[in-house]
Amino acid sequence: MKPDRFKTLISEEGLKSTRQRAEILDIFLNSTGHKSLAEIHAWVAKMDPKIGYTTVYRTLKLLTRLGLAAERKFADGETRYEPTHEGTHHDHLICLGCGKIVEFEDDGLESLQDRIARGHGFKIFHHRMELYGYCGPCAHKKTSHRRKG
Amino acid sequence: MKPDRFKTLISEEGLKSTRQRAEILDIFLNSTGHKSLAEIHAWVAKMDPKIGYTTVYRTLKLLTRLGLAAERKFADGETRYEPTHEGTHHDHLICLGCGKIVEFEDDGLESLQDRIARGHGFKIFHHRMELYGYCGPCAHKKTSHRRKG
DNA sequence: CTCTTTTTGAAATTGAATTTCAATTTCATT
DNA sequence: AATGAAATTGAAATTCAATTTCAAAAAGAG
Ligand SMILES: [Mn+2]
Ligand SMILES: [Mn+2]
Ligand SMILES: [Zn+2]
Ligand SMILES: [Zn+2]
Repeated sequence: MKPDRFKTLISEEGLKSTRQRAEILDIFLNSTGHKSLAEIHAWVAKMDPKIGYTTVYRTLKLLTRLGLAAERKFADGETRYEPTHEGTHHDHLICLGCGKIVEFEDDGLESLQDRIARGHGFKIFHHRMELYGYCGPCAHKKTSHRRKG
Repeated sequence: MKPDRFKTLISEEGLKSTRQRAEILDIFLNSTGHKSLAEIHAWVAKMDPKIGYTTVYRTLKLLTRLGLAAERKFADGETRYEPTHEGTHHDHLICLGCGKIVEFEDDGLESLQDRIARGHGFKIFHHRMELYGYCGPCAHKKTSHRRKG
């Protein structure tokens, strides 16, 4: 995201454009993955050690409100954030062995969810769907260990 | 569950059969819904005010390990427990208006999840799937309020 | 009953999430 | 550029569920 677009967005919200917000936004939007606040703060602090954890916390909340970040709570309980990509949506496959997270999109799944919800008279706004298991390599390791003993 | 069956189960685990465990089990298994520890403790304390929160906590963890309880973490963050029913599985529809939780089972959904996971080389052990939206009555209330202003 | 082990429950601890508040910064206005 | 109200920052404090600690009580094997 261009600095100007960010300033506009911030200003439209009646907020002020600060160095901290710009830095956090820049680092966060250019990152990938699902990071905890501690991880994001560590990254940000590398660039600018003066930026406090609290500011990172508040800025990520802000970005979530603006639709630029998505807050995720997987089974480990710690809140994680990932940058969003306009109008897209995905769910997650999570490896219980190595922690790898694979993203997937499945229109059939989405429409099936809608159908189920409608069947119960619900109108759905969002959902949470995570599949926990073992990725190829981890499943393989588990199997070979079992054979040996 | 019969008291004898419980004693057997407990004994097989090398654990001791206590009044507290029996009471908590009895109350919990005869309840329905998705209760927080505080709620379960409140119920248990009505029968026997001497039973401590910690014991309820530990007993619910135990029941979860034995497969008699399921631990759920919905969006509000607080851990909830529900009694399980042998070999069944269900997911949840949650109303953002009134908090109502509706359970559903959908074989098509389950097999679709497996198919998606296989497609990414994963072997799934469990999943989490919650649909958040508005139930019939709540959706209706929202609409009529909007019309009025 | 006796002894050893487990369990209990109150209190303490943990750790992430959130709030507080004084100092600092932004920015609209002069 | 200076002013000043309002927003922001960041360290510290607080919150609150989850978990651990530990001394006293209870279970149950022998
Ligand atoms: Mn993702
Ligand atoms: Mn349920
Ligand atoms: Zn793996
Ligand atoms: Zn409702």
